[in-house]
Amino acid sequence: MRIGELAAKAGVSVRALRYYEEQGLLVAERSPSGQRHYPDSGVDQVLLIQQLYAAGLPSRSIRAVLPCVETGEATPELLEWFTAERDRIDRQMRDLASARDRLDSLIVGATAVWRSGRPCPAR
Amino acid sequence: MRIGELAAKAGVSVRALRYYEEQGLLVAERSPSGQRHYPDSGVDQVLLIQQLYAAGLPSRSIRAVLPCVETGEATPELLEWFTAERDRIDRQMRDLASARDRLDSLIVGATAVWRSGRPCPAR
DNA sequence: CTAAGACCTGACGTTGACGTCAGAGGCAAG
DNA sequence: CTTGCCTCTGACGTCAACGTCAGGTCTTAG
Repeated sequence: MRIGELAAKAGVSVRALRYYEEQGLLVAERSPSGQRHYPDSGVDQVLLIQQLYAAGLPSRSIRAVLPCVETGEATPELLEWFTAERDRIDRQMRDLASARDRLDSLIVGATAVWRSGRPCPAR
Repeated sequence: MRIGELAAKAGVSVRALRYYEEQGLLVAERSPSGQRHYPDSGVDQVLLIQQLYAAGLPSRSIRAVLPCVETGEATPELLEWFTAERDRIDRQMRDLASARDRLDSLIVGATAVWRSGRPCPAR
């Protein structure tokens, strides 16, 4: 399939796909005229890339992770790197959880105040 | 206390504090010569700001949240906003969790391969 | 008094993941 | 064969949270 179709199926922009290729995250066959062609598996690959981006991994880390996801292998240095990234994600999840709890208690508290008969909460 | 001391106590840069003020997140008294002076409670305020930034909230959202954290009140529109932000954080936590699990299984798998007698994993 | 820091404003630089635009070429339908 | 959409490369724009630098002021220890 061509780049537009892949973009639509994976829910990303055409620009993003070209950027992924530029970053070495996604390879594409080229037609004689230079147009990119992707296999069906490209959709899952892009979804994986998106998932890793969503986790806050920079392109360089994703570039390191991707081949290992395919082969299931890694060098000890890479393992150390991945472990560090995983720990970073763990910390970020804790940060998110505490911020979420703070927002949550704010919401619950304000809703309680609001339902207790106050005309309309202060601005 | 002055800005350098607050920066040290809160673990952020002086530049960051001036930026927070610029964004309306942090107020400071001014000495006649124009220097900023903060109360002791400034430390906790900065830590809270940092926590919200760490959760991915942009300055505008933080600016909306901060007064409500103090008063415990909020308008219905703000509540809707906060709920949306909380849901976004929830989604982000799920994204992080799935990416972490993927990294984790990669780590576990690669470590198993590595310990099963392979000379040194492929690069 | 003076020198060393700390502080001020204002402004430009940085980074990452794209958005957007320009100008040119490719491809299937009619 | 042309029309209209898709694609190409290359390059500049964006946005947020600061970093960094310049040039000047303030404060405080000696």
